[in-house]
Amino acid sequence: MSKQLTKETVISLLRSGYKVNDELSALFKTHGISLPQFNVLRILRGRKGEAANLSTIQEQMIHKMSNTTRLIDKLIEGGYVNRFVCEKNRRMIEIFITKKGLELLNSLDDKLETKEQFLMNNLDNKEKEELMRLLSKIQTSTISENKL
Amino acid sequence: MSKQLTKETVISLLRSGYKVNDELSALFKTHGISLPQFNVLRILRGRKGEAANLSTIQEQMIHKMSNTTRLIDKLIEGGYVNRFVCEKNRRMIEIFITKKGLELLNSLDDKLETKEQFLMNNLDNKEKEELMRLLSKIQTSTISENKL
DNA sequence: TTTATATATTTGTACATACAAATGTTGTAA
DNA sequence: TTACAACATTTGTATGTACAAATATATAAA
Repeated sequence: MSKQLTKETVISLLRSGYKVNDELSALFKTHGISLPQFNVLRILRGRKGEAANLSTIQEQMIHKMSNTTRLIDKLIEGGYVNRFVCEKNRRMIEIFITKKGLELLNSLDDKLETKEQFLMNNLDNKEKEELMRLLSKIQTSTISENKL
Repeated sequence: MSKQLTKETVISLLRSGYKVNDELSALFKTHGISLPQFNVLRILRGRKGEAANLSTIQEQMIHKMSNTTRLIDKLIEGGYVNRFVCEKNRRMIEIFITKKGLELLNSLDDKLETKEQFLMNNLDNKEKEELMRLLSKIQTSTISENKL
């Protein structure tokens, strides 16, 4: 039986996830944004000037959340993004990253990289690849709610 | 250079952590408690009748949080734990799990195990051990705040 | 065209969490 | 003994997040 091993692995996954989350959050916080906000900004930067709407952003987020509207509100308050009604389909909105938003990301890139390097400091490249392979097996585990 | 590999591994860790967190949270929610609350209950069960105080509990939590008092308040509301002032040192409190709390844990044990099995479904035992070994390398990565 | 249904986002509300200041208690030095 | 620092927990407050209901627009059917 490997019940205990399974339990321990699950807890390890939680611990590692929290650690990474907390470390990155602490970094972003020093710049006045949260990890999910950073995630959205980076999604927008990746679109290279093309508009993104809410649902598109939600799909691409690392951790999908149930109130992206308010997250975007905060980014607008900070002047990091703009929001317009989409004229082709007025139900949707078009979201763009601003110059200020891009500058924030630029100023974070190096610091983020440093954090990432420290977090992964004890793993060589082969181990990182192996870790990713194993984690991908977690991601693809399908759990139907009605199994409980 | 392995910057990209490092970045991708960090994101994988986040995704897996969130997935495990969300799956377990969904289970506990069906029983009216949160993951951190469950964590505290299990810590208390592990003490087998011995009292635990706040700071001890905090140290043992998978994800330390900055307001354990209110978390305990909720558990008291639900009747899952009791709280007394410690007579030896009246600054401290003594927290015990109740019969109802133990019953809740018992009713969750099987369901939790099922969730865990599903989450780890795609990994054999050797892979679980390897995953734990790699994750332990993340846990031990030390990041000094002033490095940023 | 009117009505109904589907889609995209926003808003109301309740709850969770972070953080710092406040409270109450103990230990210690004068 | 008094005053002060250290300690453990609680409380105030601001912010974050979840969830469902509401709003607004578009699409499709009658």
